[in-house]
Amino acid sequence: MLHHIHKWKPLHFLQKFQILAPLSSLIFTKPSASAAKLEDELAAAAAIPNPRNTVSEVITGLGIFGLRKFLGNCYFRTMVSKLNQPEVDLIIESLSLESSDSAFGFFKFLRNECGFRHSRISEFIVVHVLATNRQFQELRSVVKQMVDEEGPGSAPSLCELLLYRFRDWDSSSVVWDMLAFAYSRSEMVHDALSVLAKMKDLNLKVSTSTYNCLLHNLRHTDIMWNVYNEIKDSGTPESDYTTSILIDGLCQQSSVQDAVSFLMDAERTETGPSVVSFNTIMSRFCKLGFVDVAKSFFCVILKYGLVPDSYSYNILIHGLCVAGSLEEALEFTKDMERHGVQPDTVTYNILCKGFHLLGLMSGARKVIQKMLVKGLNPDHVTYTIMICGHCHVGNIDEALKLQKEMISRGFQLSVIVYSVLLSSMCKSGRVEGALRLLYEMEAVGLEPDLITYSILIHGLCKQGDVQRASEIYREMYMKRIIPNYFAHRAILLGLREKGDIYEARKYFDHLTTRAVTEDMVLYNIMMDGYVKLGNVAEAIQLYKQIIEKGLNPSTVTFNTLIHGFCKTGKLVEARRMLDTIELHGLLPSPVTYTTLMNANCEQGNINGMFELLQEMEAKDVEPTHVSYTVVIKGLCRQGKRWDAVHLVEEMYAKGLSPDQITYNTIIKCFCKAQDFEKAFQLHNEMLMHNLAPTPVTYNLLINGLCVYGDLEDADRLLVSLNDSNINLTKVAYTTLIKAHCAKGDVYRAVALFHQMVEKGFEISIRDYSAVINRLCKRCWITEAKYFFCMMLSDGISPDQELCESLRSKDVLGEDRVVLSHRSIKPKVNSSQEKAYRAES
DNA sequence: GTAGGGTTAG
Repeated sequence: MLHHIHKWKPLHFLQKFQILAPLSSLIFTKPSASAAKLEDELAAAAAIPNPRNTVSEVITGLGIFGLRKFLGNCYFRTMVSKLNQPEVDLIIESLSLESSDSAFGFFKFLRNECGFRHSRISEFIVVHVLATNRQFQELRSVVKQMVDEEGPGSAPSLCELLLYRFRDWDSSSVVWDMLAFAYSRSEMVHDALSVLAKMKDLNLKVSTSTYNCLLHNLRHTDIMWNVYNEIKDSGTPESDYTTSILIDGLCQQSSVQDAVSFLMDAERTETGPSVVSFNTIMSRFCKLGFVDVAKSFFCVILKYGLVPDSYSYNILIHGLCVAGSLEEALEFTKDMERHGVQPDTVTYNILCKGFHLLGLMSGARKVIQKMLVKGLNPDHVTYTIMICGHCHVGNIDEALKLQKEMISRGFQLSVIVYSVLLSSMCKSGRVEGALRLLYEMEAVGLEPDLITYSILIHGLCKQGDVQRASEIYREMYMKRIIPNYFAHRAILLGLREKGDIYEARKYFDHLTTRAVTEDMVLYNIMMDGYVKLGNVAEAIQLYKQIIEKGLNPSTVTFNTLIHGFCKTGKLVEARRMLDTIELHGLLPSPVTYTTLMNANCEQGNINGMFELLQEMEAKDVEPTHVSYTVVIKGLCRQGKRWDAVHLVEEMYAKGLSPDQITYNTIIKCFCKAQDFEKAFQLHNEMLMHNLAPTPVTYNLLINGLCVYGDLEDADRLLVSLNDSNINLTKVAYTTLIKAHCAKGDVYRAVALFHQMVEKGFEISIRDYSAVINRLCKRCWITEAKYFFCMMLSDGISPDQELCESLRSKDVLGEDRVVLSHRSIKPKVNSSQEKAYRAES
């Protein structure tokens, strides 16, 4: 009944429907009628039986904008929400004859504001209208959405629809071409090819850009050449991109040499090689790590009398940055400007990454400054680089700040950036924050993927929170994201970290006996668990199981066993294991040698340690910073502290970064040698290299001053550390307290003890007995008694050793009263303080 | 359709 509705004139059309007559008269005669009045009219209209047809007819007759103008979105939406797909198809078709704007406008309104799901017919109508009007951007977006929704394998049905419903429509060839392009763009190559086949049957022209896009997707395969032949046969003009894609394809399928000859084969084209083709070649060489070759091609561009464009410069700048030649990259950027090519956002992003790769985040910030001065704004790539850079150096708070800024500027973050943030939060133990980020990403409509979940599961497990890890595990399972070996490993690790070796073994047996996995890492985690508990026998049992099952152990498997043997002092067996590694066709790793070297060092066999170092170097196993730290420890044991210092310099020269343990080792040695000047200088060197000294560093310095230096200096150090809000552990206090007890300033000891308690450290019997034993040893009975009372009032009972110590000085004998008055907490009053001072 | 980002393990 509604066929050819579009031919009807609005007024005529409305008059046919009695019930809507008052409304139509309002619309046409009183444009300023009140909204309330219209609302009543509309309610009446909506109340009629089967109002849908009526409404659709009214809309069609009036034209969408006429009606929408009078009724406003709200009422309009009520009306159109009653429409079904065939009705909408009709309306859109009729509107398309009236004006393309109104058809597309109505289409968008329904889709975006009413959440209406259009039929493919409506979409194709709109697509044809847009094609006729040459609104290519909109055209592309509608076709893309359609193709993405339909998914792979949908081309035949869409082609059929086009063929039978839209055969004689204007712009049909543009629509077909766009369909092929969209399939190609969305990497549905087979669909794109099947559209092209139909187009060939219909004798429709394929555009160069569609061919190029397809070529690009097929550049890894032979089919690329079929498409290229088709381009030539059909007489479709080639563009610079066509050649450059072929060159890129040749690089991957064949060789760079073939690609170069193809490029240089200027006979092929009238214009000769293009800058675009040269850019492609340069990019390839850079990716292969041959920046120098890329540079020489840059010269060839100039030789040909061609002008390098921003791509040419950016490709080379990027190549240089990745190769670590930041300075040359910066120099080349200046060249770029000198030649009148302005560095763009991409250029600055590349430089940012160059700085970030060298760990120079301050440099990266300066690049952004410069970018802003030039009037260029950081884009989502800039933010991503900076966020990842900050995460990489462990500066998560800065990364989070940038993430907020990114959101506030309307940039969408990718799942990967969230994963980077999550991963670095987990690594620094901020799993709670990581979970918050997970909820946040879900709230902004990003779907966490397998990797995101695996990172979280690993983070939670590492903390021993297997419970919550399992919840996440279930959550991902519900979303049909199937956990892989990463999650299995993480959970096994979690159970082990929780200290529940039986539970871990149960899970391990469950995974390995079901034969779902032959993942050696699971064996390694399990074996390492046993070794850590000192149960080397069980680790060996598992190793036997590996061999019996015919599985292939990895170097880590052997390293774990070696570690076990070393730990139990069985260096001969450990050494034998090193040889077994090679029998299995594996190579020992730096960890293998470092473990053995460390064991030799611990046993005082420094020569053995050096022999291993030589063997390691002879076998081209590169020592790591840990290997060097072990050697430094060995040198320190021999008192060769200056050799140790030189070794640190050597590490820097080799590009190895000493860590806190390296410095702590060497600082300890200088303290022992009473060279505090050098010890503190090493501490400053740490700061210079952005290495935050650990509480151990400060404990070493304090202990050094206490034992080998000036106790007052140690006191002053503690005060200044506290003033600077530097994180200290209980050890810093107990060290000083013990020193004061031993050297007689019991008043200082008491004060420090109280300070330690105030800081909220949990005080153990060991801390009390350390103090009391020392006081007893020096016969400061009153003071020993004082601490003893404090301990009792703290609810701590003495152990046997402490009782003996007290009894030997007869402290217990006269103080049975105190034992029965545990709740009385002793207070130090000023007269007592004076007494302590007088005595000391 | 030639340039820039980027996540998980023992």
